[in-house]
Amino acid sequence: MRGVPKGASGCQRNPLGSGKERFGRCSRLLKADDFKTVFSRPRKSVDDCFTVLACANTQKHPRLGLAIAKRQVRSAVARNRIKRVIRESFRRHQSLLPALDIVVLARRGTEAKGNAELFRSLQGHWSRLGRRCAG
RNA sequence: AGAGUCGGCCAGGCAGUCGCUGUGCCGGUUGGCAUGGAGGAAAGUCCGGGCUCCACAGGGCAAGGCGCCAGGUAACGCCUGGGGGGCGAGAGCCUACGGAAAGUGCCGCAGAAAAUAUACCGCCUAAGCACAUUGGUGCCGGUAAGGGUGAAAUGGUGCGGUAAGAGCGCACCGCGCCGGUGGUAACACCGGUGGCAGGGUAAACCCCGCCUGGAGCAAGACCAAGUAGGGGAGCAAUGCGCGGCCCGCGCAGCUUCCGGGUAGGUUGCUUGAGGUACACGGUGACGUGUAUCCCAGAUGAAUGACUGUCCACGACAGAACCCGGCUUAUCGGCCGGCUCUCCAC
Repeated sequence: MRGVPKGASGCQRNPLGSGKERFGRCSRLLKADDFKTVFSRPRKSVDDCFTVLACANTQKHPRLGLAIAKRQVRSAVARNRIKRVIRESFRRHQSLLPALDIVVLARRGTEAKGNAELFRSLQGHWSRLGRRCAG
């Protein structure tokens, strides 16, 4: 384990292999380069809660990255809440998604929304991206 | 019982399902099991330290902070106890609380005058001069008691004194000085004595005393792999750095010789001025001893989501090297000390 990056240990495996809804390190975007590629040629899905960017990756499974800016969401508690909701929703729905790298950005109004509303919004984003990127 | 005041504590609970992450054990791997997983402010970054690197040869000038006394502490601008002053009926609360006869500045409006004093309305006419000569009138003057202005007007009250007045004199209070007593001290009390010296402002400059190197975990250390970074010697001038400036010192530049570094990862990274219990010392902050416990350590960043249920219907708010404080935000609830008022006995 010495000298080997933490995230590289299990990333060859498919996180859906066990059939459970897991969300380990290899289901996340870890490097700045990963984010750059998504930002450079994204497919967008926007509503008044989130802006969701996605592009196809070389893995066998989707990966998630979060970009909740301090500018958009001032309170640290609110930022944590939004991130947790996004991860939870991704975890639940990742089996339905193709092999995409996804970046979720917060919008100015995100802080005011309740958890249920955020979950509803995210569900819409997942199905939209799934349909668009599959074909 | 009500009102108030001070101090301390808690920060939704329980159950189920699905997750994230640290550690330990098992396992060939996927993984499994066990166990730990935000706060009283984690916040603001306002002080003080530890830790790390740089500068550590010092000097001068600046700059900043602090400011009743004693203690506590690693240290502090913090805390505790005490003193002075102010507020409150009281418990209690507030206090930037050294120096204004070292110097400089400022003091709006009003007011005569805001500081080497001065005289608006007033008061007086004793002494001197002139006129009249019966009281008187004017000049030369005296005075600051009274009025008025102001936040503030050259001690306060009373008696004497006087032409009217004035620390001019006296008593008490205040102020300064001296001595004594108590107290570690700040200071308090008592006695004597002096004479009216002197406005306020030092979170205005300033003076006095004390304190202060610079940067910060993206500090710094280590590891693996390619493209020119490091060390030694010589050289004139320029730039940069050592918090600022002047010395002073160092580095960069050019020539020459010798050997190897930044993007990623590991570490620093949580055992500590540590918590809990008891005993002892101390008015207290706190200290000492013994026993016992290990109590977040992420790094695109964990500590959660959903459902059910109960109630008082859940505020402010999220660790990022670590501690000690301060300040600010906060739905509500609980406990205790003390004070005042009312009722009953």
